[in-house]
Amino acid sequence: MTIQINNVLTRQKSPFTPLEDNTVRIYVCGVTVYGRCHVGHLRCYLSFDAIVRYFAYKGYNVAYCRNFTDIDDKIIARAKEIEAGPEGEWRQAAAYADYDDAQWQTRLAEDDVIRNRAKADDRHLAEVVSDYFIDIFSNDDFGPFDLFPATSEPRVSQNIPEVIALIEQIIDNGYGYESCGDVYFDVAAYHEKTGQYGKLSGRDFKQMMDGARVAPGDKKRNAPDFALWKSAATGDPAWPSPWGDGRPGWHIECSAMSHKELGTPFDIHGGGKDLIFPHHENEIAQSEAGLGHAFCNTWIHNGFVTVDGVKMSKSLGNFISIQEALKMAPPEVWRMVVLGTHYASPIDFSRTRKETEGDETVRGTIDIAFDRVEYFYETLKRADEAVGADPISDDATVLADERGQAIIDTFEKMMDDDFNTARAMAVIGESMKYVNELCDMKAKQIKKLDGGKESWRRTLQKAATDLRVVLGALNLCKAKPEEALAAMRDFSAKARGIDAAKVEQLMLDRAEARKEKDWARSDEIRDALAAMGVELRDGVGGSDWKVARN
RNA sequence: GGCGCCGUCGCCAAGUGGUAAGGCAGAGGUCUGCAAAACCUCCAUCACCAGUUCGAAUCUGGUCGGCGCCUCCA
Repeated sequence: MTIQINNVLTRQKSPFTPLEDNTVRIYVCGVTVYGRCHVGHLRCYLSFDAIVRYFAYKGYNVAYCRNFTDIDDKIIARAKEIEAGPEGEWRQAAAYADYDDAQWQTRLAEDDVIRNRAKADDRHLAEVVSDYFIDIFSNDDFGPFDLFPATSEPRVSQNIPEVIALIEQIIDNGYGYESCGDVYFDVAAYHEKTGQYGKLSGRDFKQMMDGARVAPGDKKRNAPDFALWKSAATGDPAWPSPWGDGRPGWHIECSAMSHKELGTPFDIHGGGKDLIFPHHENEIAQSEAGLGHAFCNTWIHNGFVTVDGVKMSKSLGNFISIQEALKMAPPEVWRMVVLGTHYASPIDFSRTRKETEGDETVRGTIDIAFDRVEYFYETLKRADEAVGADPISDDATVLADERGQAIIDTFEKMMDDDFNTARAMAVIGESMKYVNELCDMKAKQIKKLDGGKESWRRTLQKAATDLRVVLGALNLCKAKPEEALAAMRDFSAKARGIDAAKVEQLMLDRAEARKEKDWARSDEIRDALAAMGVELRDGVGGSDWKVARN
């Protein structure tokens, strides 16, 4: 089956065919590195990670380019704040109004590090700012998530000649003009010639022209025009160009770097929904104006992470940083959170809470996903144990049940339909249920099965193997179940301050009591453990414990 | 104001013309010393109104409500 993708550009779901052989060339707009990443960025990277991994799973070669925008007004602004120091007036800005002491402490410590590095290496502060946050991005923030490796991670600062060359082409083709050291894209000229401006975002060019006026003193001809090159103010990072010292405008870097890294036209361009306008609209316009041919075939955009229904963003200050996120749940759980929703839909972030009316507890997205990952691992563990190490007789067949036989086919069917990871997770869950059903069977029931115990084992073996294939395709549940479960228990125990040694001791006491059928004592210990937040599971091979989630 | 998206069971969330996936919570059951876990069963006609159609959650128009973009933004 071919993959169907909902293309934002055509507003249609259509079959995907690569432009070149068996290679998928995909570009995802990366971050502007002026600060730490939040869960919204995480969602973006994990959503596209699933998409890219699925292409690889289907046998495509993947050329995956993820850029860093490391030249930008915000980076310069941050550099200026650092330069002004902790007593600077910038601290009064509205953006910092909600900062608490801890946030200030982190922020100022970070500023110190950057300031000292710049001094030691004699580099421009802005340059050190972006370096610093690229490092944070790659190691602290996304290191733990084991993302599919990008084929290239270009940075604007290392592609200035390409940027300048593209701007020159745009000017040569009559779609750009210089104005007092700046260069602007002439949207009107472009639209008159091609009628293409607004095709991605569905905006009407005429209305855009009517709707906005050029402010007096503005260097642009028309309001929709945007900067390709910005002349440098004193002290700003700057590069020489035919129009004087300056830096690339926003948008142009993605055009230049995608063209260089992937070639144009390429297959897929992605990013957050908020980039559709103006970023991606402008990217298409300037690319096609400069290159003289199509830029990219398929455009896909991920939905936002919202908090209480409102978009999570740096400017609103309602974001959860990735560092905070990692304290709430391990990386794999976050992956589960993201995969539980279709990439284009919003994910409303919520934590377990008590309903205001009544005392009912509503479980949050994170906790539910945590349990789900545990359930998957527990099921795989049961299946492994049931199959055992002994060889299975050759004539054993897989039992006739779709849930066991069609795991891979069903998974692919779901994923082929616009990467519907939510449905994929649902069918995986159904198969997990089936595995548990088989594992729950008594010897007598197993004997009655068509093919008896050997078929039962064969079926479980196949199901476990296939489940690992499809989960692995999305980079889930790759660890050994026992290890993953132990790590998750440790994580929860630590978060709740549970003393594992003490729990183990109480478990031993209880085992003793149970042996003597002292149920009162046994239950007493269970209650004590419950009060600590520990849940017991008595099994045939002894008791186990886990941290209660609520 | 312009453009766009959304409104599906108490909560989360799939589903773009063929008669409502899945998860959480809840109820009942199997199992268990009792529990827990696991499994089984039950639990919605899709904001509202009017159309198109043999047939609509899915298409059209309108109403109400929410959100996003239009300035930086994953």
